[in-house]
Amino acid sequence: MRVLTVYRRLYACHGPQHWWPGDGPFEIMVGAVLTQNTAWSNVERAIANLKAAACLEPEAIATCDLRHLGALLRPAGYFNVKARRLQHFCRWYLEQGGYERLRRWPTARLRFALLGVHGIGPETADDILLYAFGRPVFVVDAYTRRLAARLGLVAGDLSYEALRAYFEQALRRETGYEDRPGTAGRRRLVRLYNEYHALIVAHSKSVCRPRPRCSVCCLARHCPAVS
DNA sequence: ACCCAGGGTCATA
DNA sequence: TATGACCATGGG
Repeated sequence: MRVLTVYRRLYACHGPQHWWPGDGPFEIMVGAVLTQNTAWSNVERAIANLKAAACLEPEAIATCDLRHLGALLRPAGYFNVKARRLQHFCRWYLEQGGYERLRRWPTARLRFALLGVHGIGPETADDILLYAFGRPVFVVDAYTRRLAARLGLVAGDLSYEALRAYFEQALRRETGYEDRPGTAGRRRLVRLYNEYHALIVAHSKSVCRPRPRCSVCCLARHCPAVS
């Protein structure tokens, strides 16, 4: 089955997802860290706490007392870990000159630098690249791996990088969009990767219904036909 | 009382 | 390099 076909079916079933849920690049980056292995509803509470404490800014987080920051992040779980990770990230972010500087970096350099920040792994880095910086990077998560494996597109033990390369190459080939800076093809790829990842998450969290149903409906997490 | 969630790091073999 | 432990809250 073509990867683009899967996308069309997911879109037909679930519609546009309007990701990333959040206001502005920095809030998106914060959300990307906070949502690590955590339900988004919990992240929303933590972000609300940060806003209410006037602490949803890089300077505030970078200089904040870790105990205080942890208290604000408590609803998101792993709050001690995430307080340290957020602070590491914000200090790095400010050292590099913030968004206006980082947005000038080529994608490969930006990705490599993000992966060097303590607490930023492949998925968090790619969330940031795609949703905060608008780069054509396909985000892989546990849902993506399970979906691709169950459809028989790839082996189940493929590495993160291999899976990302698979989706990016397949989608570039099947759409014919070219990935060159400043081109319409680049922007289309960004929109496609954005919506695709969001749809995989939405689909995986959805419950399989008799009607209406999409052609990949039996791959939802809670579908009785799968487990 | 379970299980899981839009991961990542670290210690161990 | 490949597992396992650990982090922790909130909803089903």
